[in-house]
Amino acid sequence: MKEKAIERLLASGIKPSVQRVEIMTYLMTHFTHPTVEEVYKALCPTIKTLSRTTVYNTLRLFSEHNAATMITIDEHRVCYDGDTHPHVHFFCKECGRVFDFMDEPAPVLTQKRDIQGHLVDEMQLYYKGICSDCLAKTEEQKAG
Amino acid sequence: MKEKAIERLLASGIKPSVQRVEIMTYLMTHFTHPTVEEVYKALCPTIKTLSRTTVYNTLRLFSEHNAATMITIDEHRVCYDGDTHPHVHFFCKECGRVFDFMDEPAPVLTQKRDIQGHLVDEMQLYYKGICSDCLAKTEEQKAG
DNA sequence: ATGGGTGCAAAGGATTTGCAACATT
DNA sequence: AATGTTGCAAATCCTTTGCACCCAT
Repeated sequence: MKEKAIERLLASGIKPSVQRVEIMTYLMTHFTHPTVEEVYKALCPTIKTLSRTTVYNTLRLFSEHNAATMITIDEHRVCYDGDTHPHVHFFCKECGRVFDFMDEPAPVLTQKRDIQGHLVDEMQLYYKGICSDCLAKTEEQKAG
Repeated sequence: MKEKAIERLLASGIKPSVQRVEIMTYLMTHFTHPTVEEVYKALCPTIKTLSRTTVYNTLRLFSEHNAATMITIDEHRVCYDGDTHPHVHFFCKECGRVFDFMDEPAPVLTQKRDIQGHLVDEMQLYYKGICSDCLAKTEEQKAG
């Protein structure tokens, strides 16, 4: 897996340091849309000297180089997605989790577009609502 | 204008206090996607006792009642849109401004949808890139 | 008088900054 | 040696919370 992570970094024009490879590997094996904090906590055991600053810098670097997608769907926290294929993100307003909707039609941008003189290089479609788990909990409360 | 703001609040099931009417009026006359801070600063002269807390509470209340749209396109700050008709938002990564793209196809949700057991009640399409002004500035720098 | 609305001050969190230490070429 | 990378601590900024006051019903 690390080889693939290194490949992807190089393909995106990013120098593969130890920290960057670990963080990219994490993103490529966890499709949970982790926050900075989650990545940090998960990799601390692996890289004992890891700092939050590095995770912040690295994830930002990835998104700037389109090696990962920065998701701002949650008003409280930014999270990241290692799957750069276009797909819809669903945000649960109750529990704050982010889900992928792979079957929903997602906007695709094959190349940068000029719209009214503005240069568009990224498109994101967000759905929001209540996830099935939280719906079930609400039902339980009514029943109980 | 205030009459229309009051109408809209009542239609959304919100009690029209002095502060709420002023904030809604501001949203209905300024299509700049203001942040909490911008609304606060703009209305301080009008309502001398206005507090940031009230602006936070009020804008949140509006978005919960679909009287305004909360936009999380900018990683740094939440902003609000008084125009609740579906339209695409464009975010300039350089200057942070948010523009409306009225002619782009936007997702429309006429009623809540069930997707894989999740309840979807809101859809937002975000475009990101560099706005025309910032593009021009970059050109200037190259030329100069 | 009662309930909701407002506003202050303080707390809480997420993110950034400055700078020194470090690794790698 | 030179350049870019990392990490700590502090600073900053946005947002929420708790509580008291106030207004309107």
